[in-house]
Amino acid sequence: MAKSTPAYWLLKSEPDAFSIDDLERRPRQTEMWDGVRNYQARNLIRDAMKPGDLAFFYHSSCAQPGIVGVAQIASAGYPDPTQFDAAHAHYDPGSKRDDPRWYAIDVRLDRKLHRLLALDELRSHAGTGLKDLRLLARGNRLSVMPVSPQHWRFILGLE
DNA sequence: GCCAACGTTGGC
DNA sequence: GCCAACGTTGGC
Repeated sequence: MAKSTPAYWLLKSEPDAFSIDDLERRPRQTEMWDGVRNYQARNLIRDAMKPGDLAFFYHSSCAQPGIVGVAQIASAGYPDPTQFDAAHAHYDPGSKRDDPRWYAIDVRLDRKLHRLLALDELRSHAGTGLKDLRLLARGNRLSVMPVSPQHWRFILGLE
């Protein structure tokens, strides 16, 4: 088998709940990415993400939405333990241990960007270098989404 | 706080 | 299987 090339992703997080600085302060700068409760995003975590993949860390629902850092996918997908925890906000009584509905992955900080790549700035390239970037699609609400290698390079070039 | 977009739920 | 109601997301 040929070694597979890394894939690229974008992960949204509300900084009030979990920010890039929170990730930086974690032991080994690594954190479980849990609480995803959307089937499209679940499928990506469970079936497509792999260790060594890279992801933009995006701050959403905040004063300055945009990309703030790069993270590395640090595990394969595994059943999200919070779905089985009745005391947890993300508890899902419909999920069974022998057939888990939701998945998590581990994420490790690669680096913070030197500056915020604001949503506004990304959007200003929507007609050119960032055409068809999922993040910029109308009504986009996915919290985990793929980024093409071309878009990945273009965005890093903005920094 | 508002509201558009969109996923999920549940009655039929 | 349809679709209205409802809940959530996320920018503004």
